[in-house]
Amino acid sequence: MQNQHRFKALADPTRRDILKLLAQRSQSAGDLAAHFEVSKPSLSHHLNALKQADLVRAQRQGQNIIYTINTSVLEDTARFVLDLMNGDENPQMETSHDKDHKFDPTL
Amino acid sequence: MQNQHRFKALADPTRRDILKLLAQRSQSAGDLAAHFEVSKPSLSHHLNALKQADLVRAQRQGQNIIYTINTSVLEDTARFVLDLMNGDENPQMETSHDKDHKFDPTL
DNA sequence: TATATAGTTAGATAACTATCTAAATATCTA
DNA sequence: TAGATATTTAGATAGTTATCTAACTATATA
Repeated sequence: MQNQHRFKALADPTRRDILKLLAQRSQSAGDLAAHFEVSKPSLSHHLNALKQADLVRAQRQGQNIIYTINTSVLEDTARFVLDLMNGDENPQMETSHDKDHKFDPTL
Repeated sequence: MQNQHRFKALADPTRRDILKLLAQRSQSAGDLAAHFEVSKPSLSHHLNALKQADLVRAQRQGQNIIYTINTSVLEDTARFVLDLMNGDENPQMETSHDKDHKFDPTL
């Protein structure tokens, strides 16, 4: 379930660019918006996708909402990709909670 | 452009399961199909997505088409995720070919 | 308290994706 | 070459996602 959100979040170029910016420094939605041509609601939608995937954390600071990258989830994601590659029987993140698809029980 | 395909390919649970199976051993579309409840055309569609992302390679062997996982692309993908995390200015895979979205030139 | 600023939520729409059945292509074997 | 098997392609449909404008909520400040 988490994988689902994480990879989907990463599967969008705008969201990857947001992560790049946040990796340089935590900043507000407005600061981020200045770098993109999409509307603020669209950006908010992207930030929400990243938040759902737990790839970023949000924290209000006065009028602003400051977004911060969550590196540990990115680490987990990279690890998961490597585990996939190594044919590990039970990659960490593909838990029994991930019931949103039908698959072979031996996986 | 490649990122686009790679993350989108990974953003589907069936496709991730296909990769897990192929990590254990290369096998035909039919062998893979036995593990899933979706129709063969659907599976073919998923295999094509993986192929486009260069995450798998296909090779006909008589009547069968044998699919093989491409571990180097998975390595690159994991590396890209880590580079994102480290705020590297120019992660390998986000090349100038990736023109499918509008973004800040400083990225 | 009224106004301005920052950001999100709602609702509509266009584009994309997963899925299916049916039909086509490729290969093998009798 | 005819029939069987493996897989893909075509075409239709349902569900999901990205985007926009308009409206709403929250905070700050005069």
